[in-house]
Amino acid sequence: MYTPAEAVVETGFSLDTLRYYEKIGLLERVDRNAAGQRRFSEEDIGWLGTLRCLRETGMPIATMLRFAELVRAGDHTVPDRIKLLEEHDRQVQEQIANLAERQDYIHNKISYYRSLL
Amino acid sequence: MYTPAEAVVETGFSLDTLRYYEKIGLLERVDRNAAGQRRFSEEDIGWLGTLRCLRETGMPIATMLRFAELVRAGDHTVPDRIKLLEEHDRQVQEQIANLAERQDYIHNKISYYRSLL
DNA sequence: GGTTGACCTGGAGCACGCTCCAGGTGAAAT
DNA sequence: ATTTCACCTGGAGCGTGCTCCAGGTCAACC
Repeated sequence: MYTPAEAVVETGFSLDTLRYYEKIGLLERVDRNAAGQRRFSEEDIGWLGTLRCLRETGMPIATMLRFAELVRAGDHTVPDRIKLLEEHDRQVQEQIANLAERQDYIHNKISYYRSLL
Repeated sequence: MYTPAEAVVETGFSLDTLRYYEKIGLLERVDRNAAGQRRFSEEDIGWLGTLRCLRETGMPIATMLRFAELVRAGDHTVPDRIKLLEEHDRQVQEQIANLAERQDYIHNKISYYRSLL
């Protein structure tokens, strides 16, 4: 079990963000201690790792929410989850290709500027 | 000379965005015809290409604005422009590396899901 | 047993980057 | 000539994803 402060360290999300994710349903209702304070389970932390990965690769919250619902709905949604992740994977691939292409342009620009010196 | 509609096609920016960029000073005052309508020069279109590249690689507007000011300030700012672009290039590199790393995670996740079928 | 500090909730506010709107002027097509 | 269309300006509004705040409850350490 992780206190909120520990969960922040483990996941890299701010406490506000963790609360926000719970509020909108990205994270299922987190356990509370007697005083009503959150205690994040190992599973919560793992799931947050997945969320982090999807988020950092540019998946919109709305799509993550669909994914979260699939996960909650049970094993019969595994094919849908695969489809969703494969589609996302394609978009990540595109992002990488796009960045690499633009980076070339930047390199050329830098070279050109260097040639002026 | 390009009409607004042509500039939209050439640059991929919406007309509203072109106006916005001019308003905030990313784009220097664009020429107008007698009726006050914009006529984008070849140079404008080229500069917008540069802006597009920077924007698509995640440079914030504020930084693009600094770059625009350096360009306007004249040739003596070339070293500063190089520094700015090199710093940005590092950030693009990081983005690519980060995406590639996360993509591995996604691939593993997909493989795992496939193993369940 | 008092102070400090972590945490709670509901809801407002914010930063960014556009995007849209009202009200109007010229220009282009029939 | 008239309808239609592209475009103008200034300013308001919006979607996304948090982030902050007020007002309060426990807990933990001296």
